[in-house]
Amino acid sequence: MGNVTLKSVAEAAGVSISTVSNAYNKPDQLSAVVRQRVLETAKALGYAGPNPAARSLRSQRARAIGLVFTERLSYAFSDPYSVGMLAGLAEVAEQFQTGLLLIPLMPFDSDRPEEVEASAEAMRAAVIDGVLAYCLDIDHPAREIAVERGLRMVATDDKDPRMDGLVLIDERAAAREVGEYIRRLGHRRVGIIVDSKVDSAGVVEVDDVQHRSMSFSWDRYDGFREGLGPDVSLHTVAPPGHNSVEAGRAAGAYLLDRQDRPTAIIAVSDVLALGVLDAMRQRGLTPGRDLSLVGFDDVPAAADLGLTTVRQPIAERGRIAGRMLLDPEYTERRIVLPTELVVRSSTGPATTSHTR
Amino acid sequence: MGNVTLKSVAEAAGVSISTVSNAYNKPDQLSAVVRQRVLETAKALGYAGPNPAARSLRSQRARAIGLVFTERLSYAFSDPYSVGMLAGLAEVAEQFQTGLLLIPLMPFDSDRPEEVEASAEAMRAAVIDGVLAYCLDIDHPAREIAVERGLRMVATDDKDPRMDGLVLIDERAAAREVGEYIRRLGHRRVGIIVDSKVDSAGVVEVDDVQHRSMSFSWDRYDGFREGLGPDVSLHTVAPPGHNSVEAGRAAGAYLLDRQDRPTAIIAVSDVLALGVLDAMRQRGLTPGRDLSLVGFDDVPAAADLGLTTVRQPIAERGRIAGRMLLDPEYTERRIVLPTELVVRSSTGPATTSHTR
DNA sequence: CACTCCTTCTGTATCGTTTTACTCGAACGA
DNA sequence: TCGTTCGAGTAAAACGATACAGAAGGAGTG
Repeated sequence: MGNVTLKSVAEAAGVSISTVSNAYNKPDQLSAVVRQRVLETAKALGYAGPNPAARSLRSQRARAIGLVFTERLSYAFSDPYSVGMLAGLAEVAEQFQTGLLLIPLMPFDSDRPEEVEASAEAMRAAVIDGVLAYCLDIDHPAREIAVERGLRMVATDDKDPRMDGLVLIDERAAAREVGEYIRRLGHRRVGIIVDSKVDSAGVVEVDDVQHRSMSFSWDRYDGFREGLGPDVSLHTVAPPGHNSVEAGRAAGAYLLDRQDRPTAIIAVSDVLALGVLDAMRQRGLTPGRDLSLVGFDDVPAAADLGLTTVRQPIAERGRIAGRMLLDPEYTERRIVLPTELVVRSSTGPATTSHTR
Repeated sequence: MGNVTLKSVAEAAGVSISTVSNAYNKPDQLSAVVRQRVLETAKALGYAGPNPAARSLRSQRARAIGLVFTERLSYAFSDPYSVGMLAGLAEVAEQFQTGLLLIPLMPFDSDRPEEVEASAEAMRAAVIDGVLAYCLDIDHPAREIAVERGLRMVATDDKDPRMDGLVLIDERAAAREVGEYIRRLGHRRVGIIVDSKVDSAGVVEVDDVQHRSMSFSWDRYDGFREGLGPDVSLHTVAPPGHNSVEAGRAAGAYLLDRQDRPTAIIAVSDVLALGVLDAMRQRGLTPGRDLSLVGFDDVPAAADLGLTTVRQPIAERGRIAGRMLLDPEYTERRIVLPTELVVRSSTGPATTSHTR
């Protein structure tokens, strides 16, 4: 059944193989009447169009790009930031008639290196023209494989010089603005919640050195500190597990239940901040009055819940990444997108009641 | 650079092409020492492993399955139900070293048929062995194309006989249980929120006929009615837009603000119910006391927020679908998974205060 | 010693396209 | 009338692998 090929159609229609091929790919290369006949014969034979694998082989184009991430799929897609960026990417992919191949990999920091290697093989087997390394550990073997394969590679979350394209924001400057804002509000005891990717039993306190080695949001963290200035007492924690509301809730609970509760909390992502918001609600604390809270990203839920945050063009990040991968006319190789501090009701001035 | 092939490696290593191929695919067909030598030569030449497209062409296997859905990507992935099922599928796909290709299509009910056709072409171009039609309109041309291509096709949301596999739940029985439960609690004025997929300006009231033609959750709706019995006054509404918290909020607001507010609301999905929960919170209504609310699916957030709902094995649905597509030893072609009514705090007895 | 059986490796056909260069007649301009 | 150009179609060579049958050589067996 499935073995109807260009050849069978050609024979049935009484034309050459090339002509049938052209009927599909280059309609202007043959007369309308012949094309019509070819297409009808094809339909009659149940020909489903040129075999994609053969086409890829011959034309050296896969018409698909890979989407690699070292997260469980369920985590990756519960994150509204990821989903937003993906949506932007998908938009461009559709324009270019290009598929999106999910390539979930094991995270590098696993204690089973051979399994990581094995998972990286997915990068070898994928029929793709390029990859968006949307959340890929810097040392992951899959990177090396992509390079070996000569795949075009674009990243939105790191600065690996091997990348053929980078879509960034000025993390540091954006974070600095947050720090300055919180400082200006008078807060002098501030909690920071970072995304550690460490699988510990509970919330861990991190000092600079630890943090530098384990977190990928280092720039952001640095920016916060810079903006807050030297005389603010800082308390940085990392929740167990991944970037999620749940993790944010845990970290929030931890900070809120300390005896020297901070007067402001900054989270490296909105998703984490959403969790803190939850923890506050459980404790009857009003955001902006009892405690100031800032997130990062401006995901849709942030607006709904009045979360002060840094807006970044999430979908646009995906769109540009897609263009870098697919549009030959798009030659820019490093884009830094603008951000904007969006002040909502979750932040407010530090009051005297704070200094109990 | 990229044109290192099996042949070049074979020449460099002084063996035949077949041997190099075997070194990658059938390690037991050649001696360890030769294999070692071949692999080293390959690495030295920068050979990235067998070209996936060529391999697919020759072996007639793509090592990838398609994931088709007629939703915007961002909608599809904001839905925790989808994400859960996808996670299950991804698990199996990983076991079988198989990629997951996203194939977003335009919904069929669009008023631009030629664009729908064009989007369906993605189904032709995809290098895949099979598809999971996870949310695909029954009349969509992409179905026809999949059949033409002879692709193995599995569905989790419809009963199309053309499918090679179906993973279902007994929608009707599960919904009936919900209806009976609500009835038993004494509720006699009930609102139902269905997912209409219709793009109207606001919430629309639907009668049976309309609903039957536009919604895909017909079985579920029928079950609710059946369980509720004939003497319950029903009020069915469909929010604009897709299955989302936002839509649920709108529908909830609509029902809550009627003068004859129902004493119980049933939503065809948890996501919609979550929106209703929000609408209730805004109005200071306590779930389970002021109004009873039931969802469907038992997504993670349902447990957090105490939502009474129908539990179905979401990830398992994906896993089984994956096995149907990939595991030749799995011969079952139609699976009906069990469901369970999970009673939480969002439901309670109808009180006299309800009959104002 | 002749026979079969393994193990290990090789040669060749084939998968289904796209691409490149080429043929062939008709139309065209001078 | 004679090139020349043009449109429409064709032939054959890739593209880079895998499958399958078979060959060479040594080991086991009666």
